Amino acid sequence: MSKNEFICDCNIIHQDVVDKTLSKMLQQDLFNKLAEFFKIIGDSTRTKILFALDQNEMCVCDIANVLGMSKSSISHQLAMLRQSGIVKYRKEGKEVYYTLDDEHVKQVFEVGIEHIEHKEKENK
Amino acid sequence: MSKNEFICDCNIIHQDVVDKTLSKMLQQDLFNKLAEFFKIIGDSTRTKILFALDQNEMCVCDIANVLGMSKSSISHQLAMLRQSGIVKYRKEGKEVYYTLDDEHVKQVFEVGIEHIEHKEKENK
DNA sequence: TTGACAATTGAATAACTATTCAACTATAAT
DNA sequence: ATTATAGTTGAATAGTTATTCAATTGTCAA
Repeated sequence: MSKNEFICDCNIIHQDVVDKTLSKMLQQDLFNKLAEFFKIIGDSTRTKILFALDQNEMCVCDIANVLGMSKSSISHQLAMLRQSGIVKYRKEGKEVYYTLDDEHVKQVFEVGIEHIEHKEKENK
Repeated sequence: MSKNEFICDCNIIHQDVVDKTLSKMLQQDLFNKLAEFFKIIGDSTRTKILFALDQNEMCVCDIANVLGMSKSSISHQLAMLRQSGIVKYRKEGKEVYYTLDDEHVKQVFEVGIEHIEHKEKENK
């Protein structure tokens, strides 16, 4: 019984490549956080909210109107974005104003848009 | 009955901000594709696969061994990455070798890691 | 203090998705 | 030909998640 049967259901074909790659892999925890971050932006409602907030500080009703969605739905998503530290807010009377709290989101968007435009050119 | 009742369940509070933001919003379709792209990388299994492929060209068994997962599971995820044009492959005998097919993934990862490291510093 | 409205919240539902399992194809070696 | 292995695939399952609905909180104005 080889060592690998404990780990996965197939043999290592290139031991050197596997070892070399394993030595370069990051910590499990970092992959989880990285994936978590992308999952947050990986939803079109949240993508739109973030894009909108990149243009202007806005209250929940304004965002709901821009996206054509319910306040509740937007509020749930904003809670998610708050928790992951991507947006921040300030209260002013009855209203709550949201802004981007992360300079990286913009950069990530830019690369993402480049990717899409590049793929669209390829398919012509 | 205001125009907005058709669209969402609340009033526009700042008409100017809403109009200005609406005029800058991208096409629905682009938001969908953008979110789709991030959703693909927004899974720790796929993140690991992509990170591994960024180090070396690898066959399915090797990837399965590096991640400690089943061939089938990896193969399903690779199919997804293939479909979205993020990886490409070549056949050689019984084996199928995968490589990254997108120079943007690396860039996106880098910004993502920066984001996480930045957030971790904040929480100290 | 009462009514109106902004926003949040929890529960429920419906849709989606990652992994497993079993069956299958294709290639190579005996 | 037969056997073994690499890889793919479809169906099933279990877990997750976005939106809706209803109820609630907090603030302002009358």
